[in-house]
Amino acid sequence: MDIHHLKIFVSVYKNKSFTKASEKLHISQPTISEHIKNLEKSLNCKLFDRLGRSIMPTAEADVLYPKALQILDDLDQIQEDISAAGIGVKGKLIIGASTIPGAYILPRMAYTFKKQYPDVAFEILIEDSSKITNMVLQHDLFFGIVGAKMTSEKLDYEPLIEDELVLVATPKLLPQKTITLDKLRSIPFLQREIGSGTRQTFENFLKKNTITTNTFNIVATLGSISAVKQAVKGNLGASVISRVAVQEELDSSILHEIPIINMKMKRKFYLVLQKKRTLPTQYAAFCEHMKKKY
Amino acid sequence: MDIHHLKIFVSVYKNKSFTKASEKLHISQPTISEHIKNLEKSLNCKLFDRLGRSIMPTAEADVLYPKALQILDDLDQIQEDISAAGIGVKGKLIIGASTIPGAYILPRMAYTFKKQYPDVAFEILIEDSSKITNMVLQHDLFFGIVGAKMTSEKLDYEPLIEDELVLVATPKLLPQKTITLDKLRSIPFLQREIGSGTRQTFENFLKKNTITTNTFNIVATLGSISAVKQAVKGNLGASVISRVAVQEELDSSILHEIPIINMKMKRKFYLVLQKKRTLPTQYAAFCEHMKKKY
DNA sequence: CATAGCCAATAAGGAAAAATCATGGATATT
DNA sequence: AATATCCATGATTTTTCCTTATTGGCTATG
Repeated sequence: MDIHHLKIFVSVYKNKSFTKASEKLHISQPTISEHIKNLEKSLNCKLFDRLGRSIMPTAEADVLYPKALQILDDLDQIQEDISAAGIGVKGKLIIGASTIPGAYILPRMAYTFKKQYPDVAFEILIEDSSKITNMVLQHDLFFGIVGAKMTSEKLDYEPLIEDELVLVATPKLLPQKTITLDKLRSIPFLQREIGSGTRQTFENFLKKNTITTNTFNIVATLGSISAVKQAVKGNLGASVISRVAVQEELDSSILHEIPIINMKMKRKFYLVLQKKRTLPTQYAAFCEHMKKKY
Repeated sequence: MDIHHLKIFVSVYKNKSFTKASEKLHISQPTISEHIKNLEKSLNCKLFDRLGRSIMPTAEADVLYPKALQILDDLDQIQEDISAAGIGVKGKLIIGASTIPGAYILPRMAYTFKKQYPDVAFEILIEDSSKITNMVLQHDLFFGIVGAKMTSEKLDYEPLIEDELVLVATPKLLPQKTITLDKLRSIPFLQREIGSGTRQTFENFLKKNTITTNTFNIVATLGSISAVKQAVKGNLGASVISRVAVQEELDSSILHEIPIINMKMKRKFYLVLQKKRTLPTQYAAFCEHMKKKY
């Protein structure tokens, strides 16, 4: 049994005539005969009594008719639903991000995006860059926002945000306007745990100057950005933190930024997604939103 | 869009592979490719991201999948419903009949039939034979039970019941065991109105003996069988009535039958139906029931 | 990093199905 | 009766569907 058969049956039933049905459907009358015959065979019943000049639907046809109509309607509905599926920007957005973007960048972007498209719901998953990237590779995420690039032919990386690691401290602890890398080593210093992206980035910058944190005056190793911030505010020491993470404190002068002479620790956050993967509408829209904003 | 396309889509979606789907469906892989391509074109969207070695359904495919399953289920359901439609003997039976069969024969048959098939409901329509026959011709009825044949190529007549017009009276009015047609004319006689089947049949029999009711001793003309019966019981006169209509009175000896010498007024009632019309199950079953009983 | 293996896309040819045209039988209409 | 209408049938053409063979992209393995 086929859609075509049902369409023809419905038309014959409506028009009570093979010929009229054939005209409405723009096919020849023998075709109608053939199809009805096949439909009758496949359903193993007679659908119309051929009375010579006229036809009469049988009891089976009366049963079939409403059901056939229903199926045809459902099919049309599918076409519409599929077309409509792409139109509205709505639904859930599950986004992976590493610590900094997940805590300080994505929430702002999500907020402005949701103002424009209220029918979206965000779910932000914070993991380290490599986990996020693997989830994208395994199709567990449509995209992620990460600070480290992995080399993979499957992935597309698009630079999203410029970030910078900055040395911060209370004005009390470090009243000076600038500092040299050398002098910094004598200052009480707070660092993140091993494996933290921020720490890794910082150590990479130090390596370029053939220095390690081993020569620093480490007063504490802390497990989160906010722990470090609290400690810095509490005057325990200075630290190197993403500017976006301390923007508020810098603006309100609770902390201040002390440029390290001859050292710029810029880094980028990237949007990572699979090259060949088609993004659902809301994801594509959010991508555009992010690229436009930054 | 076609059922076949949906079946293929569902299989690809389930197996997450064109090749596996092709094996399950016993068709070649390029055919799958082709059909999915066509489905994508007709729905104007991408359904699967081809990622090289694997494929991923897109958001549109996720929308389509449950709907496609639903439609396929519905189609199977149709097949079953149609097959099942013919099985049970149930539903409404609208049957046309002329006066005598409608009042004295059909009710008994309907009663015994309903004992066998409790899920049927009868609707008995009493009209004169020509009206019933026309309704059958116009497909307003599947069949009727009539006393008069019309010549039409479209119709099938099947003899159902032998009936006989009999002269009845109270023993008080007509104590004799037999009577001649000649003597009958002096007896007070009750007749039906013009147009009644019984009267017409009786007059046809008289015509064969070149007699009309004009020469009878008519004491009243009455509009229904029961009116005539009441009048005969009230001793107003004798009358000629279908035996089935007075069987009770004959059995209980309230009235008795006086054979008219050299006159047998047998007549038949016929089942009338359209030659080419397919009967719904309950009608076909009732037909068989009637033929078996008589 | 190169090769073998897997998967889908493409091309070309053949088989099956569907549509058409022409025709014939049946049935109303006049 | 003659005509027009309607469905069925048969022969023919067109379209669709399916297969084999091949290509090209990706991946896992040595």
